Amino acid sequence: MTDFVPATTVGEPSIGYDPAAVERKWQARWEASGTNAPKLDGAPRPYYALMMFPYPSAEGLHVGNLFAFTGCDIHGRFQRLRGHTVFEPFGYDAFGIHSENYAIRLGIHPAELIPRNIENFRRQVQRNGLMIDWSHELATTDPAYYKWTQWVFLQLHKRGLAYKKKGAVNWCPFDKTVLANEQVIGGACERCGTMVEQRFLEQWFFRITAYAERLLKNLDHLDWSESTKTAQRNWIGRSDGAEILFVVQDLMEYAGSATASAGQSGEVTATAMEIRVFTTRPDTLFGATYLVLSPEHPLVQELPGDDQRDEVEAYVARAAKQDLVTRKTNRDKTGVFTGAYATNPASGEPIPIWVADYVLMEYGTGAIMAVPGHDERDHEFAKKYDLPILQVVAPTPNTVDVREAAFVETDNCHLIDSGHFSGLSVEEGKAAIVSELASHHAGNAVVNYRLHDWCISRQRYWGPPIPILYCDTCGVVPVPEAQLPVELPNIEDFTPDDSGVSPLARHEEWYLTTCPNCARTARRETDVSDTFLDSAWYFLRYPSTDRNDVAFDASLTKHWLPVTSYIGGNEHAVLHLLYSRFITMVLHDAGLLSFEEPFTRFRAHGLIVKEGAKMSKTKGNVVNPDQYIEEWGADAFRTYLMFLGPYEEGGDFRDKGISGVRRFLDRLWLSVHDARTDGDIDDTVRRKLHQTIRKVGDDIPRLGYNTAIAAMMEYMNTMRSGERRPHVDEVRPLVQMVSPFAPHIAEELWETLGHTRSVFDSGWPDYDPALVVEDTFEMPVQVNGKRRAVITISKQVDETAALAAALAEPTVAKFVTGTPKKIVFVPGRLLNIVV
RNA sequence: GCGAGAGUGGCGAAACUGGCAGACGCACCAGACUUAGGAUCUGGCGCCGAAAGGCUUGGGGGUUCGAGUCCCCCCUCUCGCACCA
Repeated sequence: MTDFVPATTVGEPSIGYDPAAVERKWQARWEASGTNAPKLDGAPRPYYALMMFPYPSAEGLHVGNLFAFTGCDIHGRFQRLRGHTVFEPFGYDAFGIHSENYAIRLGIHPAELIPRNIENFRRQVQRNGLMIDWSHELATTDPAYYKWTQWVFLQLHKRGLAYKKKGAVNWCPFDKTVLANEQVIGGACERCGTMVEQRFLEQWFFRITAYAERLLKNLDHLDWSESTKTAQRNWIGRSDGAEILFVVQDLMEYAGSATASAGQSGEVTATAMEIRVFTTRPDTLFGATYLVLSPEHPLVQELPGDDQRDEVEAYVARAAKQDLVTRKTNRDKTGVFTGAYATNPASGEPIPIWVADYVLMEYGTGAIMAVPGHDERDHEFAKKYDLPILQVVAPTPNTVDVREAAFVETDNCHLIDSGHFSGLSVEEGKAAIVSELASHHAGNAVVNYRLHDWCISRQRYWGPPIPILYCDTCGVVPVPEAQLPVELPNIEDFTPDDSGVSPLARHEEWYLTTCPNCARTARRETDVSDTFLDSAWYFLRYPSTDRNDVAFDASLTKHWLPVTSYIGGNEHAVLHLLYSRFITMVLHDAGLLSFEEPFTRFRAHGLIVKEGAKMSKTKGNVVNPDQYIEEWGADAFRTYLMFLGPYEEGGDFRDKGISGVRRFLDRLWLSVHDARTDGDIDDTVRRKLHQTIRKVGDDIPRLGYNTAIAAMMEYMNTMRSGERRPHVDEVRPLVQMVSPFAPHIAEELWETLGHTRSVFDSGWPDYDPALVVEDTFEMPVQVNGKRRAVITISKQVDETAALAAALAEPTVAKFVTGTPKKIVFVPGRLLNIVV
C-alpha cells in the first residue's frame, strides 16, 4: 500500500489519488467485463497490435520488457480510441537452452520451473495494466502449441525445404555438450573455461537460402524501421561475382590417388581435376598468383604429394580441433602448400595451391583465387609465405606500390598487365573477363549470399522433438500429422552428456517406436528444434488458440493477419524477423496463407539503461518494476518509462525522474475533482487544448511518446497557471489523451466525470484546425543574423509593415546604421535585416 | 576492419521542409501557504559579464542573410557483423 496522502490547495478537499486502489479496481473490472478480449470473428476494423513475446526468466520481468510492452500497449490503446478493434495478445517463448541451463544450475526440472516463471510474469504484466486479451495466451512449451511447431517442420519437410547434413558445432569436452556460438568466450566454454573443439554432427537444416533473393527484395516494400531493414540486407549479404574454374596441373603425378577415388583405370587426365573458386573481382584474374582451399575442401585429401601429405594432414587436423569462434576471430594467417599447381586461365601461368583456414568452406565454393595485390587478406598471407604479388589494377596516375599494401580501390581505376583487357575500367574488365571465360566454359557470373541454411537441430532436451522417425526398412519417415504432438517426455536426467546427442537418446523407452509405414521398429529423432522455430510462427497462432484441430483458422487468419503493428527489440532484427518471414513465405507457397510477409509494420524500440550504465545483476543496478509500481503506481511507472527518452532510442532510467510524471498525474486527479462546471472555457486554454490534441494525436502513431507527454504537461501548466481552476470541458479531453499512457487513472477520472462506459470506448477527441493556428506570433527580429528583439505581430503581416514595426524598436534601430543591404523576411517566421 | 546509430545546460531530453537553441521533466535557488514538510503553489534557472553585450549544440573547415539541422575532414561513444573472397 502506498503511504501517499495527496494534499489540496483549493478549497474543497478532494479524495486523494491512491494508485493502488484505483489500479486494483480497474484491473478487476476489465477482467470481469472482458473489455480487453474482443470477439475476433468478423470484428470491425481489426488491428493486430503485436509485441514480441518474452522468454520468462526466473528473475521475473525486466524493465526492458515492460518498456517494450508498454510502448506497444500505448499504440494499441490509441488505435482502439481511434475506433479499431484491437487484438493485443501475450505469450511466452519458454523453450530453449537459456531456460535449460538455468534449470540445470538450480537443479530444478524445467517442466517445473517454467510454469512458475510464467505465473510470475503474468502477474507482473497484469499489474502493469496492459490491454492484453488473456483468453488467447500461449506458451511455446505447451504440447497444444508445439504440436503445431512440429507440424510447421513437416510442412517444410514435405516441400523439400528440410534436409539433413553434417554441420560443424562447438563442443565442450568437459561439459560434454554442444554450445551455441554465444556460449563460447575467447575459444573457451563460458561455464567451465575448457577450450572448445569443433565436431561434425548430422543436423537438420531449413533451406532458407532458397528464399534469399525474395527475402531481400521484399524488404524494399516493407514499412519497417530502416535500421532493421539494413541489418537484414547485410545479413542476407548478396554479392555479385563469378565462379572461375582452375585446372590442376601435372595430374599424372597424382594419378594414384585420383584413380583410387575414381575407382578405376586409365583415363585420369580426361577428367582433369578442377577447382572452382568464387570471386567478386574477376577483373583481377591476371593478378591471381595462388589458390587457397579451405581445410574442409574435399580436394584437400587428393592434392598433396608424398612430400606434403603429412604436413597438410596435420594442418587440417589442427584446424578441425579449433572451435568455430576462435577460428573466425583469430586473424593470424596460417596455411600450408599442397605441392600442387593449377593454371591461371588468363595468364596460363602455373600457380601454387595452398590450404589455409582463412578460407571458409561454408561460403562460396570453399576455395579462392588469391590476388594479393588487391586483397588485404591475400596480401597478408602472401607476405608471410613469400608468394608473388602482382598489380593488375591502377589509378591514373599509377602511384601505387602493391608490395607495400593491397590496392583495393576500384573507382576511376583501370586494368594493367592484363593482356588485351588492359586499359578497361574495373567494371568493364569484370564483364569482359567473365564473358570470355564463359565462352570457354571456364567461368560464369554467379550471385552468392552470405546467408546460410538455418540449422535447427539442438542436441538438447528442452525443446520440441523433431518429428522424424528412422526406420531400417523405410529410411527417414516423417511422423504422420495425425500422430502429433511428439511429446517431450518428462525425464529426470535432462543434462547433456558426452555422446554428442540429445539426452533423449538415452531413453530407449521413448525413442523406440513403430514405423507408420511398415510397422517395424523405428527410432525417433532425438534432437529437438531451435527456439527460433517456436517464435517464427507464434503470431499465426494467437487468434486461433482455441482451435486444436488446426494450427491456425483460415478465416480468422485472413481477417486478422498480417500483423498490423509489430514492436520489438532490435536484437531480433535479423534472426527472429528473418525466420518469421521465411516461414510465412513457405506457408504462403504451400497455399496455407494469402500473404507472404507477416508484419506489415515493424518498429524497433530502444534500450533502457540505468544512470547511464547498462543494467546488470553484477552491477546491482537492475530496476525491479514491482518495487516502483508499489511506490508510485503502475500508471506513473508506465508514463515515466515512456517519458524518459524517445521510444525508438531508449532512455536513461533515473530514480528521481519518476516524481515528475507522478506529480503530473496528481495534478490531473486534482484538476478533475476541482473542475468547475460553470462559465466558459478560456480562449487561450481552448487554443492550447486544440494544439495539444493535434500534437498528441500526431506523436503517438509515430511513437513520439516522450514529446506527447511533454505536450500534455505543457497543457496542464497552461490550464492551471496562476492557480487557475480549470473548467470541466478543458479537463475531459485531457483524460482521454492520457488514457493510453495511464489507463487506470483515466478510467477512474472518466467515471468521476460522469461517464458510465470505458474511456477506451469514448473515441479520440477532435481538434478544430481553425483553433490550432495562432493569429499573432512572436516574431524574432535579427540584424545580421543576430536576434535583437522579439515583437508580437500578426501572422499575416507583410514585409513593409514588419520592417516598420521592427525599426520602431530601439534595440533594433540601434544596430541598423545606414540603409539595410538586404531584408530577409520569412512570413510568419522571422525578419532579418542585413546591414 | 565493415555496417547502423548517437555526441546539445548540473542531469534526462526538445527543436517541422535550414529560421528565437534548450520545450517538458529532474536537480538547484528564491518566495508564498504552513506547527511542520522529502506536500502544494508562484517565480527564477545554458555559460561569461555589474550592465551593455559577448559566447554556446564533440573538434576543425565550408555553403548561406541565417546551420544543432546541409557538405568535407577529424575525434569519442553505443549497438550489430566479423577472414563472406
